[in-house]
Amino acid sequence: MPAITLPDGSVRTFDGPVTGTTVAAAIGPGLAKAALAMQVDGKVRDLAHAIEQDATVRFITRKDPEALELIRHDAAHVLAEAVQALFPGTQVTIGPAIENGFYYDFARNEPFKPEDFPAIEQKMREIVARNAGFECIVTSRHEAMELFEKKGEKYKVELIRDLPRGETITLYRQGDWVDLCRGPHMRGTGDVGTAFKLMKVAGAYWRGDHRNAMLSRIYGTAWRDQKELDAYLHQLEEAEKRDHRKIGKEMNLFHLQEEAVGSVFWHPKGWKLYRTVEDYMRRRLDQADYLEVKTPQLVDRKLWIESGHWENYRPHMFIATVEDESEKDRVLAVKPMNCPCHVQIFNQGVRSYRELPMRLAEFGACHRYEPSGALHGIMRVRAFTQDDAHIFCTEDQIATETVRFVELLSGIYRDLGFSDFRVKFSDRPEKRSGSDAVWDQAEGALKEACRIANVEYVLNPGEGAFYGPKLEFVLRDAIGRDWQCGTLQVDFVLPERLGAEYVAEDGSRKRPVMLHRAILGSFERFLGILIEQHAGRFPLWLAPVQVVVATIVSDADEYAREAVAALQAAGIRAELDLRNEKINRKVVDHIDQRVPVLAVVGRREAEERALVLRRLPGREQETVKLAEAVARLAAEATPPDLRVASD
RNA sequence: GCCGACAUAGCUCAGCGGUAGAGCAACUGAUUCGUAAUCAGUAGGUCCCCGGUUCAAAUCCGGGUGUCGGCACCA
Repeated sequence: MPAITLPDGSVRTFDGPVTGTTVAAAIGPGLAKAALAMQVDGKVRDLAHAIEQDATVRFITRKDPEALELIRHDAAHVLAEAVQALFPGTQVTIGPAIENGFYYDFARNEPFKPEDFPAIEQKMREIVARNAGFECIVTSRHEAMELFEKKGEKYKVELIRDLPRGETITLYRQGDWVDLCRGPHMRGTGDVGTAFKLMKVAGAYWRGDHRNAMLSRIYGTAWRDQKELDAYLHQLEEAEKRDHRKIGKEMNLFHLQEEAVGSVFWHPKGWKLYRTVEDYMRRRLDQADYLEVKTPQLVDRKLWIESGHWENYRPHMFIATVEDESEKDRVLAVKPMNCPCHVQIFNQGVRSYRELPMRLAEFGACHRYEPSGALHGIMRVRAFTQDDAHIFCTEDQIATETVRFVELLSGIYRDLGFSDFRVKFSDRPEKRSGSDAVWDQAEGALKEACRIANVEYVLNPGEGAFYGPKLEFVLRDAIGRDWQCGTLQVDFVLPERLGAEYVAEDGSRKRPVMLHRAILGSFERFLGILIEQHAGRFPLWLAPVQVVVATIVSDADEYAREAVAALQAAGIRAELDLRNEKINRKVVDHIDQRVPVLAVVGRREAEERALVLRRLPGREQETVKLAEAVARLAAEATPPDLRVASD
């Protein structure tokens, strides 16, 4: 006699086990028609699922957030059926719903091509139109193995074999097509609707392991209706427009070329942007009691052997040698990190506990041989500069330093236009240095510090550095990809390996703890994200060109020169546009170049010693006396850390 | 690194066996104009590289390199 509690609090009782379909029908024909699935005591279930005991039930209709995931998961099944119908001999593997869509991985000798999409989509539409019901079949391990064995589906057989003993094995049937699946599903393939689209093909390793076979993955997107699909596709187009690679070219900020793969050629305007951020960071670090240092690019492998990098990362390091016979045994590595060098500075002389925490900072240029497939614009490169620092401190100081760091990082992110970021906590990886006891200590200290600093994180198991656990501060790019920028890593291992010590209060020698930390991460990556975040339209203080003074007639040239000089004298990055073009044209060009402020001068302004200011790409304009314009723009162009509080 | 796609003028792209094209940018000239592209003219190319097929290759085939999308990697 199950009693079903509905979201409005009402309770309905039934004589025996009931399916969601029956309950929905009992509530009303509207709901019976709209219900796609249900949530029983918080778990999403098929409508055909029998409820045997008292439960709280909520029906899921197309409007509910859960519907999207169901649509996408069902779409993956429809895709798989379509592919097997069109390409006999293709084996199915897995096909989950993901953010914005779904994918399905197939095993086939010949990978799929985008040209195959129209036919597959057509077949999918047929399957949706046929609207076969999803039927859940509970089966035994043995039967399931036999079924897929007979079909020649060796991946499915492997999946079943690896399912934990005692797990219920369910199959879902849609017409004649059957897949191993945990569910839940909607009523039938018709519920998928037609607002789906196949997006791209990609290779993907079976079970995500590069030692396994490469499968052919088809990605698709699916939505509740055409309008949502169109909106999503439009959003993708918009995102493409803010791609840093595109904007970098359009604004002439940087370029990349074959002769220096993975290294950025910064152009004057791009370098101005870089320098503006670097200067800002340097001031923030000074204020936060960091000591800036500079360490060598080329360091003997001896040091990397001691630090453990040689053992763990040698294939990723660039090696430099010279031809001179007397140097033939010397192998230098281009530094992939700064930490061992910073320890060398710490190790000079005898350190006292009074010097701790000692925060050594460096804008350190590092090189890493990244796999070719990993390279991405300026966000993933082989030559990059970290805003790196190592805090040498006592164990007791970890918490306070973490709090200080998180505060510094949040303030800087806010100034640069990021109020939103996510934090991941990565704990011990398989390949690591240091004993378990040391790792327990390091992870414990970092967790405790997070608690005190009030940092909410998601756990990222097994992803720590080889020398310690880390916090990762993650920002999202225009295309929706996440990038690690800031990081804080607790390290008990390197100080030990490199023999760092200080004299404690009681005169004994102790090991400091090392906190590796970066805020931007690498300038290259961060600037890439910064470009995308602002779509190239930077706040005035960051813009590489802040103001362009543009003339209407050549009679105003001389005054325009004077105006630019006055702006530049006030520290404003101003340029002059005296081209023999109409003002309309100049407006368009500077909008294209994402110049924040256009100052127009004609005869009138020259006479009145004024500027007509226009905020691009806006249309509003305002006439301001030259002296006042300079003062106002200079104030606005002041980096946030140098502004005097006006209120 | 793996799977797939792509590489033509400074940029965006067309051409896909038969003398390399367009728009924009550049340059020259005219025009001096009041806020979202003034007009006319000129110049500009080892069609990514190396091989092969062919009477003939930007185009077809093979091999490199790079870029892009994923996967794997990311100290």
